[in-house]
Amino acid sequence: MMGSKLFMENKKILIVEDQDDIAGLLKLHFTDLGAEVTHVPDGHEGLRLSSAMEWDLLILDIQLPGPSGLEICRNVRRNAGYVPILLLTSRSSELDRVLGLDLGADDYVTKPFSVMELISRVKAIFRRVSAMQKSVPQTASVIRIGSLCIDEELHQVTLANKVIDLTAREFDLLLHFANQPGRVFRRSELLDSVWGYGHDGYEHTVNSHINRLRSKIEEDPNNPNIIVTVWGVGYKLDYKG
Amino acid sequence: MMGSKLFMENKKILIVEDQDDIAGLLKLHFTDLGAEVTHVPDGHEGLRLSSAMEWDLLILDIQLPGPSGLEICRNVRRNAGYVPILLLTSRSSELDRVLGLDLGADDYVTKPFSVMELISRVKAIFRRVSAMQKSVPQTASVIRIGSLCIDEELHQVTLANKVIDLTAREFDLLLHFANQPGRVFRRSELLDSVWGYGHDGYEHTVNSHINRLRSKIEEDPNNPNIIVTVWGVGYKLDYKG
DNA sequence: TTTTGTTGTGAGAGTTTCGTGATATTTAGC
DNA sequence: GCTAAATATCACGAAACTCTCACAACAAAA
Repeated sequence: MMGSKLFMENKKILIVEDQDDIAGLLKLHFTDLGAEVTHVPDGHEGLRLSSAMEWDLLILDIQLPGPSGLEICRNVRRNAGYVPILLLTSRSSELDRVLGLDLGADDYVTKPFSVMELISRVKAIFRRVSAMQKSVPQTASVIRIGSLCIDEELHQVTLANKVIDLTAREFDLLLHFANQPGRVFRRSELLDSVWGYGHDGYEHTVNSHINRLRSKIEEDPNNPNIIVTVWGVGYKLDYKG
Repeated sequence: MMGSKLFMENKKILIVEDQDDIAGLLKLHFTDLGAEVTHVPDGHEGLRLSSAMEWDLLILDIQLPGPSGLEICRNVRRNAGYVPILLLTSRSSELDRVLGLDLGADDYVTKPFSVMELISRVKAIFRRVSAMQKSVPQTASVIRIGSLCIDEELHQVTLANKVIDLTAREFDLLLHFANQPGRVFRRSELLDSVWGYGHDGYEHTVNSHINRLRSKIEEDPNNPNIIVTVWGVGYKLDYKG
């Protein structure tokens, strides 16, 4: 349990939500946790404010009068630096659309939600952000390499906007490559990093997984374009786009 | 331009190793790269010296007379600040490996190793350390000599911005030259350093590889401009730019 | 329980690289 | 020039490495 509410202290949060009851509820709770909350009820104001100031978190309803939450999200991602974004959706059918569009929101919550749940999601986002800022390697929640798109939280990979179904290992493996694109990893390194350094197993196990991974993500698995073999060394993710 | 042996300049290295031939080999090479090397052949001395002075790197054999390399490692990690530690072992025992990494060693090399490989590992450790200390900026693992560009992490060589496709041996060979540009290596040295000190084979094997390497990187392989023959001695990398 | 899916390993085919011998060419010293 | 030694070149079989596929062990879901 995170005993303190320090994680929310002085965070600047923008809520764009047209239903006043929901907005009020959120404002109440986040203010209570020490945040500075601003609320606007429509897309025009949301769009303007989201880029007019620096925010620690945006909470955007998708259905809004004026520009939708999705448009605000897209705009922010295109023009601003990284800002955590949490989307609110009414139906789960909407959620599907959001996932398909892959706008790079940090999380999604479907109404109706419990405030507890929403707060824990926000907490998770802040945790990730601060971890991200402290650690060295590039770690956005969504990694894009060419038409390949890896969402770490959603544990989902899309290629040319089509969702690719990967197993846990395959996902971890791909993610590991994507975290340092271009860098060559020898099989032993992969066993250490992806399987865990205490793991004992054969190096050629890696081959099999690479093989399976390729059959799912490569256009022509016989001429890999994404995960490339470096003879006598290992594999790397090729990132020419 | 980064005279690439700078990374080792004035580093204080302690080698604790009971096999004199190996210790000698390491001392020779690291001294050559500009480091100050101290060698002790047993665990007692190693334990004493490791905490008596400040070191930039400890190279510890696991099997030693007296306290083992693992014990020294444990002791250093418990009592001293952070010091990079690299372990050597004869067996490829998984147990030692895991133990070593658990104790906080930075890397691990199994005998017999090629000096090339070991130096690469050390370089990687130093790179990690300096990246850690400077927080964000990732130091590149790139050696540039004229229009030749060798990226160790990507395992990629470019010449005049064109990617050159080298085999693993060719890459190691070129890298070895590039680590000490201008210095002449006799064939026996190259066999020791690139192929591994335990390797037995014909010296003229080196010729073949040089030949193949030249055909890939030289503009006119008949008049080599990069890897130059030193008659009666060996080869060197010429770096006039 | 059965069913389904994932994962590690085995074995053989396929591919690339390596080391070597044979031979040609160059160099240094005469 | 001539010779002997050193180096360059090249082709080939062996060795090393990678790919592919199938299967059994195992775990998760129905």
